[in-house]
Amino acid sequence: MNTDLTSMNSLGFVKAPKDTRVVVAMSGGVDSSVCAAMLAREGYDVVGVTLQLYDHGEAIKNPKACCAGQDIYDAKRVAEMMGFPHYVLDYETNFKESVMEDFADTYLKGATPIPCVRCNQSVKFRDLLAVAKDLGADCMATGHYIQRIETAGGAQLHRGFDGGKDQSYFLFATTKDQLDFLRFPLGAMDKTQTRKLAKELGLRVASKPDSQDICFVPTGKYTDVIEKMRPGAAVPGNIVHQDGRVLGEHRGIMYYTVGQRRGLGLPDGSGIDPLFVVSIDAEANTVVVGPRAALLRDKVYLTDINWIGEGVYGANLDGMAIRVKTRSTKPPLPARFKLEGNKLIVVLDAPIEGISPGQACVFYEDVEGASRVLGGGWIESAA
RNA sequence: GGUCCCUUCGUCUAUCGGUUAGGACGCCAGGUUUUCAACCUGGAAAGACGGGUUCGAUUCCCGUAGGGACUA
Repeated sequence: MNTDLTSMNSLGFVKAPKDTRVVVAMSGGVDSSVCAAMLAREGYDVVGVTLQLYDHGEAIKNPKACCAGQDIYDAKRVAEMMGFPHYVLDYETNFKESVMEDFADTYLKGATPIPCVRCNQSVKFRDLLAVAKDLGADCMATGHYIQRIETAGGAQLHRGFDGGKDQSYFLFATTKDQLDFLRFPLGAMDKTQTRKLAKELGLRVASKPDSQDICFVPTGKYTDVIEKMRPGAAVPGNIVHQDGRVLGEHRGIMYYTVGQRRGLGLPDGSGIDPLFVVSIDAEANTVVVGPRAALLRDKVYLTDINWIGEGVYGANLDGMAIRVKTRSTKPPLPARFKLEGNKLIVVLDAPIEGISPGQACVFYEDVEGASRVLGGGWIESAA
């Protein structure tokens, strides 16, 4: 790579866009479509790739899903219109093994998975990225709202400019090598700009709804998918109050997540206060509930911590101030790293509710706005 | 056996002659969200039964049923 910034193109290469091949991961949604179209308009050698991830039968009618049926067609249209090649890769088996199996197993362990992160980590940033390299691409672009900032010390990952659409939470597991090869052209835009641009470019997907919900769940109930993958896995058990009282029966621990309020179906009188899932004991097949206050935790135990970009980390993490997100939709909160034995844990300045095993704890730099993503880990437990 | 008290949405209850019978928990729907949750908004949902009194009864009186307290 060259350090002559003045001659770099918008993707950071010192050559003309037409000589820069970029593979764009296209889901069929507005974001990735705009991403591909704008790069094509800039003159890049764009290659669109759409992954077919799961059942493409009529079962998928959800307009908010992605990566199947109509979406593949939508992506292809964008490619045709903008005049760049587009390929559809059958990744169903791959997706099932890398994402869906983990999804089911995690729930059966009493934790709450994040399939989107698993998908990014494996299918998109490992496998598709390898394909992009095979295609001779200089980089791979996605429509994520996240910013990659090149510095003297290497690439850094920063939250999306549009705080409301920021997707950094789902990308905490991105490795350094992956980040080197990735580009996020929408990271500096906000959603309204994207939609406006989609209109300008004449894309039919301009007003397509944002994707949400789990893409491979056609019925709206993720438990249907798990029950299909793991027949007989939904074993009813007791709902126990943390004070020991057995309050009722649950439908199988896969139906619950720590911090959950609805769906317990416990009319049980006396309480004016709602009950929440405080913990899930897979061994005992028990869901433990308690009042809201029982959800407060400030110590987060993690596994598989991933660091992004060059680290100041290493020796002096103990006591280092950071900000963390334990849910994608919550703002980063002040916390500190702490060494407990030789295990690195996160201690929040103030306890919060509903830290759930299986979810991610993402680290951000401790500055106003908490822009830079330092990394993150999977939540193992909270105390 | 006697005396006294209680009975309202699925649940816990508010309203002590005139109310769209209110709230909470639960449930449902919508919003939000590339996870699951949380959260926000809205919705359905009740006066044990039968007689009275009254212009009017959930509210007062009587009886029936069910529950509770005390008492030979």
